[in-house]
Amino acid sequence: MKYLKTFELIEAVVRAGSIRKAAEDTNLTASALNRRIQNFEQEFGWPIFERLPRGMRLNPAGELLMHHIGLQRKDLARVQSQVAELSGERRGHVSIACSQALLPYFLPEQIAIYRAAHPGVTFTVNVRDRAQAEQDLALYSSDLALVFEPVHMVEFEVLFALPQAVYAVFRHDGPLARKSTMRLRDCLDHKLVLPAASYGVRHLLELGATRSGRTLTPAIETESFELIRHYVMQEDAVGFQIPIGLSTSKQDTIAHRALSAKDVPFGQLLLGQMKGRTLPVASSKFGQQLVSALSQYAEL
Amino acid sequence: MKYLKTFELIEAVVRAGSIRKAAEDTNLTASALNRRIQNFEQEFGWPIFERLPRGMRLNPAGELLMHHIGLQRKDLARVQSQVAELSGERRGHVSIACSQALLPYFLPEQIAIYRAAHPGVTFTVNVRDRAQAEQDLALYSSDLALVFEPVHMVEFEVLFALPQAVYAVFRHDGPLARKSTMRLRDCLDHKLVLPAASYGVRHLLELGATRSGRTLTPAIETESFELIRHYVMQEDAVGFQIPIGLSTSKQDTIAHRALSAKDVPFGQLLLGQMKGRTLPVASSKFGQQLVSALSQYAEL
DNA sequence: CCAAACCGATGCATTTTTTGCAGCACAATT
DNA sequence: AATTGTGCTGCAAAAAATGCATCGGTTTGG
Repeated sequence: MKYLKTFELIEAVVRAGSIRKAAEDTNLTASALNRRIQNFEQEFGWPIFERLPRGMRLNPAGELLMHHIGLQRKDLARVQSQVAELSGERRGHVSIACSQALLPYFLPEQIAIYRAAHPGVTFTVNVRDRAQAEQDLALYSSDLALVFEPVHMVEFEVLFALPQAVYAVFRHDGPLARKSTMRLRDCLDHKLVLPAASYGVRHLLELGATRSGRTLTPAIETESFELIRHYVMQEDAVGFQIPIGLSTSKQDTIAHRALSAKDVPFGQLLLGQMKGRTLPVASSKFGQQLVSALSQYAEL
Repeated sequence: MKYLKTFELIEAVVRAGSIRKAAEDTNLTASALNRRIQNFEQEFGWPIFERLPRGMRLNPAGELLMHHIGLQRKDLARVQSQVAELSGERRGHVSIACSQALLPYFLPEQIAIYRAAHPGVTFTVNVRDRAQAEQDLALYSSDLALVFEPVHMVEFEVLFALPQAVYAVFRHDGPLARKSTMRLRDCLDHKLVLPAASYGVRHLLELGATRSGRTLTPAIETESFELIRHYVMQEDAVGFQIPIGLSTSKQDTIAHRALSAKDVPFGQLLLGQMKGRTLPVASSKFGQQLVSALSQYAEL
């Protein structure tokens, strides 16, 4: 709630005891924070802090104001809770068709976040390749689809698009791990573990290979992304995946690095729904949450 | 209260029934208002309006929100009232030394505004010329001084400075009224009604006259600005005054126009207090109100 | 059945506001 | 006496709000 930001800053100053310390906590500069406090006092009509040689302390007017802020926040939360109840956000069912890449990390986390706030909502997660996912939407057997590089795109309304490079996946102690930049040709010298032809990652790789006049001869071809990720630990092989399906932990024994955009073009991870359809409340709200999470992801 | 602005806009839309109509009421464009509503709904998490072909209507979530807004405003008013009570803004006494020019319009209005909010506060208005006013501050017999072109300025802490041109004052049906621009030499052809030498306006006029090699020979010299304003109706004479002491009503039989800055320099109307002194609460608050009123005046 | 009127929404250039940076004066501590 | 920490402020850069022109859609009036 942006209009409550000033109140949060005031509380931060109260907690920290000085503007400069509060500025660090709130990721602002002391001058910006100082001016917000001053502007607020100006609007409010009275200083709410005592300026001491060692920092700031609430004066009696400030104490009264803090109490008001508490009440206000509490009442706002009550209103939002009532609205959520009223609108059905907290009941109902979400069905989503998604690519395998979302299964290990992204989707479980997002579902957990939603269900923590709304325990009454149930989920169906359908694992589909890019063609099947769109069919699911058309048949109304899924409300949302989160897929990499869909094919048809008719009747598919894009809610959010996240560009994703193709990443090479390999042993953290293998020869590839020592290279600083990752070119496609470096990978082709190794055993290849590739997804089947129906998957977007494979399609992008084929594009890249053709462009440089090479052909892809996989040692293993599979429909399971999980197999790809884990097989590379067995022999000195290289697999491929998009980053949203990869662990960000540095401790992992599986390493990964983006392929140069010069070799393999970026693909798009698309969140979408059936064009023109009004989704059930729970699905719509979960969709909004995904948009928010994905756009945060995009900024990294 | 700026952070409540969005709520006011929402209420305007509720009242007007459509964004375009509300935009006119609130001096905004429809697009800006539309976006504020949309942004708020985004933050709030839910639409609060139904979009109808003929405009906007609150939905149930919006009704709940409006109720919350009402409560919040009421509680804020309560807090501000408590603070005002606590700090003594509503009791006590204000003493102010001021130039005659403030007597007819500006000061009566400002005092009335303050007393409407705080009936318990009493006022002493001391009419002083610019030298006497500063002496009043030094002797602590006035808390504030509002004077034109003070002389000494030591121990005088300026709270606000408002530049004021010297205006010529004359019959609305006299010969001067027909001139489009007002030069000092035009006035000198007429009978002059001048303030005594101790006043700032007279000082600025003498400066201007000397600069153009003329001398001022008043038909009437007086300490009363009221006499000056009214005498010009008796014969075809011209008086001088600063605009804050003149009626803005077009109906008046007394006309006035600014002297060209090329002839007579601008003077400064200064609001000030004794340097370093902490004023009684009521005087300090009234001073803030004057600063606000004067700066509004300055924008015209 | 079409044209006009009115609605909310949106892309883009502009204006206004907010923020960060560097530095000030002042007080307390070392 | 030197150092540290405080709030505050001028100025330039970054971010947000606003205005303008315009779109697509629905109702109203002829």
